[in-house]
Amino acid sequence: MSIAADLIRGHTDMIILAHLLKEDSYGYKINRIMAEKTDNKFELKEATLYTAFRRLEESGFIISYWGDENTGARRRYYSITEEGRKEFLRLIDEWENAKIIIDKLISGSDI
Amino acid sequence: MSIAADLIRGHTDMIILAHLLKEDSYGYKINRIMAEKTDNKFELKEATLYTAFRRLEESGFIISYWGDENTGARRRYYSITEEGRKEFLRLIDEWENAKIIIDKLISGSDI
DNA sequence: TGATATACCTTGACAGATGAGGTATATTGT
DNA sequence: ACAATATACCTCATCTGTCAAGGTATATCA
Repeated sequence: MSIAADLIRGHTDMIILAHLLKEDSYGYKINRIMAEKTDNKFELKEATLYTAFRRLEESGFIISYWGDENTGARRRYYSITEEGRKEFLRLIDEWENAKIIIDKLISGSDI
Repeated sequence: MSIAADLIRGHTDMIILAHLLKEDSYGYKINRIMAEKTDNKFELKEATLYTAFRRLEESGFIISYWGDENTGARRRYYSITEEGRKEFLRLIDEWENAKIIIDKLISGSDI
Protein backbone atom coordinates (compact mmCIF):
# COMPACT_ATOMS: atom_id res chain seq x y z
CA MET A 1 0.00 0.00 0.00
CA SER A 2 1.75 3.11 -1.19
CA ILE A 3 -1.05 5.55 -0.53
CA ALA A 4 -2.12 6.87 2.85
CA ALA A 5 -5.50 5.87 4.14
CA ASP A 6 -6.75 9.35 4.75
CA LEU A 7 -6.14 10.33 1.16
CA ILE A 8 -8.57 7.67 0.07
CA ARG A 9 -11.11 8.42 2.75
CA GLY A 10 -14.13 9.96 1.16
CA HIS A 11 -13.24 8.60 -2.26
CA THR A 12 -14.28 5.01 -1.73
CA ASP A 13 -17.88 5.68 -2.70
CA MET A 14 -16.82 7.40 -5.90
CA ILE A 15 -14.45 4.59 -6.80
CA ILE A 16 -17.05 1.90 -6.21
CA LEU A 17 -19.73 3.75 -8.15
CA ALA A 18 -17.30 4.24 -11.04
CA HIS A 19 -16.94 0.47 -11.30
CA LEU A 20 -20.66 -0.18 -11.18
CA LEU A 21 -21.30 2.42 -13.82
CA LYS A 22 -20.02 0.08 -16.49
CA GLU A 23 -21.56 -3.13 -15.23
CA ASP A 24 -22.89 -4.90 -12.16
CA SER A 25 -20.09 -6.33 -10.09
CA TYR A 26 -19.22 -7.75 -6.69
CA GLY A 27 -16.81 -6.90 -3.92
CA TYR A 28 -14.03 -9.33 -4.53
CA LYS A 29 -13.87 -8.56 -8.23
CA ILE A 30 -13.87 -4.81 -7.73
CA ASN A 31 -10.84 -5.16 -5.48
CA ARG A 32 -9.08 -7.40 -8.02
CA ILE A 33 -9.61 -4.80 -10.74
CA MET A 34 -8.41 -2.01 -8.48
CA ALA A 35 -5.22 -3.90 -7.69
CA GLU A 36 -4.70 -4.62 -11.37
CA LYS A 37 -5.30 -1.02 -12.39
CA THR A 38 -2.79 0.30 -9.87
CA ASP A 39 -0.05 -2.32 -10.22
CA ASN A 40 -0.96 -3.72 -6.80
CA LYS A 41 -0.28 -0.37 -5.17
CA PHE A 42 -3.77 -0.11 -3.87
CA GLU A 43 -6.90 -1.96 -2.95
CA LEU A 44 -9.65 -1.31 -0.45
CA LYS A 45 -9.53 -3.19 2.82
CA GLU A 46 -12.36 -5.68 2.91
CA ALA A 47 -13.96 -4.10 5.93
CA THR A 48 -13.85 -0.73 4.18
CA LEU A 49 -15.34 -2.16 1.04
CA TYR A 50 -18.26 -3.89 2.67
CA THR A 51 -18.92 -0.92 4.95
CA ALA A 52 -19.14 1.22 1.83
CA PHE A 53 -21.56 -1.19 0.15
CA ARG A 54 -23.87 -1.01 3.17
CA ARG A 55 -23.67 2.77 3.19
CA LEU A 56 -24.34 3.07 -0.53
CA GLU A 57 -27.24 0.67 -0.43
CA GLU A 58 -28.82 2.43 2.56
CA SER A 59 -28.54 5.68 0.64
CA GLY A 60 -30.26 4.14 -2.35
CA PHE A 61 -27.29 4.54 -4.67
CA ILE A 62 -26.88 0.83 -5.31
CA ILE A 63 -29.00 -2.30 -4.97
CA SER A 64 -27.76 -5.82 -4.37
CA TYR A 65 -28.78 -9.31 -5.38
CA TRP A 66 -27.27 -12.76 -5.03
CA GLY A 67 -25.68 -14.21 -8.13
CA ASP A 68 -26.92 -17.55 -9.43
CA GLU A 69 -23.53 -19.23 -9.69
CA ASN A 70 -23.87 -22.95 -9.23
CA THR A 71 -20.17 -23.35 -8.64
CA GLY A 72 -17.65 -21.60 -6.40
CA ALA A 73 -18.38 -19.18 -3.59
CA ARG A 74 -21.60 -17.22 -3.71
CA ARG A 75 -21.39 -13.64 -4.93
CA ARG A 76 -23.44 -10.65 -3.96
CA TYR A 77 -23.75 -8.44 -6.99
CA TYR A 78 -24.33 -4.71 -6.86
CA SER A 79 -26.10 -2.56 -9.39
CA ILE A 80 -26.01 1.23 -9.54
CA THR A 81 -29.34 3.05 -9.42
CA GLU A 82 -30.36 6.22 -11.19
CA GLU A 83 -29.80 8.06 -7.92
CA GLY A 84 -26.37 6.47 -7.80
CA ARG A 85 -25.51 7.81 -11.23
CA LYS A 86 -26.44 11.29 -10.12
CA GLU A 87 -24.41 10.86 -6.96
CA PHE A 88 -21.44 9.70 -9.00
CA LEU A 89 -21.56 12.81 -11.16
CA ARG A 90 -21.74 14.92 -8.03
CA LEU A 91 -18.74 13.15 -6.50
CA ILE A 92 -16.70 13.50 -9.68
CA ASP A 93 -17.47 17.17 -9.76
CA GLU A 94 -16.50 17.52 -6.13
CA TRP A 95 -13.26 15.64 -6.73
CA GLU A 96 -12.26 17.83 -9.68
CA ASN A 97 -12.99 20.80 -7.49
CA ALA A 98 -11.04 19.45 -4.55
CA LYS A 99 -7.96 18.90 -6.70
CA ILE A 100 -8.01 22.52 -7.81
CA ILE A 101 -8.63 23.90 -4.34
CA ILE A 102 -6.01 21.78 -2.61
CA ASP A 103 -3.42 22.55 -5.25
CA LYS A 104 -4.22 26.22 -4.83
CA LEU A 105 -3.85 25.97 -1.07
CA ILE A 106 -0.39 24.47 -1.26
CA SER A 107 0.80 26.68 -4.09
CA GLY A 108 3.40 29.34 -3.46
CA SER A 109 1.48 32.12 -5.10
CA ASP A 110 -0.42 34.50 -2.87
CA ILE A 111 -3.11 35.13 -5.45
CA MET B 1 -18.27 25.57 2.22
CA SER B 2 -18.40 24.07 -1.22
CA ILE B 3 -16.02 21.21 -0.61
CA ALA B 4 -16.83 18.09 1.37
CA ALA B 5 -14.99 17.65 4.62
CA ASP B 6 -13.77 14.18 3.88
CA LEU B 7 -11.98 15.34 0.77
CA ILE B 8 -9.86 17.64 2.88
CA ARG B 9 -9.29 15.09 5.60
CA GLY B 10 -5.67 14.12 5.58
CA HIS B 11 -4.64 17.25 3.71
CA THR B 12 -4.77 19.68 6.59
CA ASP B 13 -1.22 18.96 7.69
CA MET B 14 0.11 19.47 4.20
CA ILE B 15 -1.82 22.72 3.81
CA ILE B 16 -0.60 24.10 7.12
CA LEU B 17 3.00 23.13 6.45
CA ALA B 18 2.81 24.77 3.03
CA HIS B 19 1.93 28.05 4.71
CA LEU B 20 4.70 27.83 7.24
CA LEU B 21 7.23 27.00 4.56
CA LYS B 22 7.24 30.60 3.45
CA GLU B 23 7.13 32.27 6.85
CA ASP B 24 6.11 31.79 10.44
CA SER B 25 2.41 32.37 10.92
CA TYR B 26 -0.49 31.85 13.30
CA GLY B 27 -3.84 30.09 13.19
CA TYR B 28 -6.17 32.91 12.51
CA LYS B 29 -4.07 34.33 9.71
CA ILE B 30 -3.62 30.99 8.00
CA ASN B 31 -7.38 30.62 7.86
CA ARG B 32 -7.79 34.16 6.49
CA ILE B 33 -5.31 33.41 3.72
CA MET B 34 -7.01 30.13 2.92
CA ALA B 35 -10.38 31.84 2.61
CA GLU B 36 -8.84 34.53 0.43
CA LYS B 37 -7.08 32.03 -1.81
CA THR B 38 -10.27 30.04 -2.39
CA ASP B 39 -12.77 32.89 -2.74
CA ASN B 40 -14.26 32.01 0.64
CA LYS B 41 -15.08 28.53 -0.56
CA PHE B 42 -12.98 26.95 2.11
CA GLU B 43 -11.36 27.37 5.46
CA LEU B 44 -10.45 24.96 8.22
CA LYS B 45 -12.75 24.75 11.21
CA GLU B 46 -11.02 26.21 14.22
CA ALA B 47 -11.12 22.97 16.17
CA THR B 48 -9.60 21.16 13.21
CA LEU B 49 -6.91 23.78 12.83
CA TYR B 50 -5.80 23.78 16.44
CA THR B 51 -5.98 20.00 16.64
CA ALA B 52 -3.64 19.89 13.65
CA PHE B 53 -1.22 22.32 15.28
CA ARG B 54 -1.04 20.09 18.37
CA ARG B 55 -0.48 17.03 16.23
CA LEU B 56 2.22 18.68 14.14
CA GLU B 57 4.02 20.05 17.17
CA GLU B 58 3.92 16.69 18.96
CA SER B 59 5.41 15.11 15.86
CA GLY B 60 8.20 17.69 15.82
CA PHE B 61 7.19 19.17 12.47
CA ILE B 62 6.53 22.63 13.86
CA ILE B 63 7.41 24.61 16.99
CA SER B 64 5.39 27.42 18.54
CA TYR B 65 6.08 30.64 20.37
CA TRP B 66 4.00 33.54 21.61
CA GLY B 67 4.20 36.73 19.58
CA ASP B 68 5.25 39.95 21.27
CA GLU B 69 2.34 42.08 20.11
CA ASN B 70 1.61 44.81 22.60
CA THR B 71 -1.78 45.49 21.09
CA GLY B 72 -4.73 43.32 20.08
CA ALA B 73 -5.22 39.67 20.91
CA ARG B 74 -2.17 37.55 21.58
CA ARG B 75 -0.94 35.32 18.79
CA ARG B 76 0.76 31.96 18.95
CA TYR B 77 3.16 31.73 16.06
CA TYR B 78 4.28 28.51 14.46
CA SER B 79 7.55 27.77 12.74
CA ILE B 80 8.32 24.78 10.53
CA THR B 81 11.25 22.58 11.52
CA GLU B 82 13.69 20.76 9.30
CA GLU B 83 11.74 17.57 10.00
CA GLY B 84 8.64 19.47 8.98
CA ARG B 85 10.16 20.38 5.63
CA LYS B 86 10.94 16.75 4.97
CA GLU B 87 7.43 15.77 5.99
CA PHE B 88 6.00 18.39 3.67
CA LEU B 89 7.92 16.98 0.72
CA ARG B 90 6.71 13.52 1.62
CA LEU B 91 3.10 14.71 1.79
CA ILE B 92 3.35 16.53 -1.52
CA ASP B 93 4.71 13.42 -3.13
CA GLU B 94 1.92 11.36 -1.64
CA TRP B 95 -0.67 13.82 -2.86
CA GLU B 96 0.66 13.84 -6.42
CA ASN B 97 0.56 10.08 -6.29
CA ALA B 98 -2.94 9.96 -4.87
CA LYS B 99 -4.26 12.17 -7.65
CA ILE B 100 -2.88 9.83 -10.28
CA ILE B 101 -4.13 6.70 -8.56
CA ILE B 102 -7.60 7.99 -7.85
CA ASP B 103 -8.00 9.31 -11.37
CA LYS B 104 -6.91 5.94 -12.67
CA LEU B 105 -9.42 4.17 -10.45
CA ILE B 106 -12.34 6.17 -11.72
CA SER B 107 -11.27 6.14 -15.34
CA GLY B 108 -13.22 4.14 -17.86
CA SER B 109 -10.22 2.37 -19.32
CA ASP B 110 -9.52 -1.12 -18.13
CA ILE B 111 -5.76 -0.74 -18.55
C1' DT C 1 -22.68 50.46 25.26
C1' DG C 2 -23.09 46.91 22.19
C1' DA C 3 -21.58 44.75 18.09
C1' DT C 4 -17.91 43.08 15.43
C1' DA C 5 -13.23 41.57 14.45
C1' DT C 6 -9.20 39.56 16.07
C1' DA C 7 -7.23 35.55 18.38
C1' DC C 8 -6.88 31.64 21.18
C1' DC C 9 -8.64 27.16 23.43
C1' DT C 10 -11.22 22.50 25.00
C1' DT C 11 -14.58 18.82 25.06
C1' DG C 12 -17.64 15.37 23.39
C1' DA C 13 -19.64 13.21 19.58
C1' DC C 14 -19.49 11.41 14.95
C1' DA C 15 -18.19 8.96 10.68
C1' DG C 16 -15.16 6.37 7.83
C1' DA C 17 -11.27 3.15 7.79
C1' DT C 18 -9.35 -0.97 9.40
C1' DG C 19 -7.29 -5.01 12.09
C1' DA C 20 -8.74 -9.16 13.56
C1' DG C 21 -11.60 -12.41 13.58
C1' DG C 22 -15.11 -15.58 11.35
C1' DT C 23 -17.77 -18.70 7.52
C1' DA C 24 -18.08 -21.49 3.22
C1' DT C 25 -16.95 -23.61 -1.42
C1' DA C 26 -13.82 -25.03 -5.27
C1' DT C 27 -9.38 -25.99 -7.13
C1' DT C 28 -4.69 -27.46 -7.19
C1' DG C 29 -0.64 -29.82 -5.66
C1' DT C 30 1.39 -33.78 -3.21
C1' DA D 1 -6.95 -38.46 0.65
C1' DC D 2 -5.42 -34.25 2.48
C1' DA D 3 -3.52 -29.68 2.86
C1' DA D 4 -3.01 -25.39 0.96
C1' DT D 5 -4.68 -21.77 -1.67
C1' DA D 6 -8.04 -18.92 -4.05
C1' DT D 7 -12.51 -17.28 -4.20
C1' DA D 8 -16.08 -14.81 -1.72
C1' DC D 9 -18.67 -13.12 1.91
C1' DC D 10 -19.40 -11.01 6.73
C1' DT D 11 -19.12 -8.50 11.68
C1' DC D 12 -17.27 -6.07 15.57
C1' DA D 13 -14.26 -3.16 18.24
C1' DT D 14 -11.08 0.34 17.83
C1' DC D 15 -8.67 4.29 16.00
C1' DT D 16 -8.23 8.86 13.97
C1' DG D 17 -9.43 13.29 12.09
C1' DT D 18 -13.26 16.46 11.87
C1' DC D 19 -16.32 19.59 13.87
C1' DA D 20 -20.32 21.67 16.54
C1' DA D 21 -20.68 23.97 20.59
C1' DG D 22 -19.05 26.01 24.05
C1' DG D 23 -15.57 29.19 26.32
C1' DT D 24 -11.87 33.38 27.16
C1' DA D 25 -9.78 37.97 26.11
C1' DT D 26 -8.57 42.43 23.71
C1' DA D 27 -9.33 46.26 20.35
C1' DT D 28 -12.17 48.97 17.31
C1' DC D 29 -16.19 51.22 15.59
C1' DA D 30 -20.94 52.86 15.50
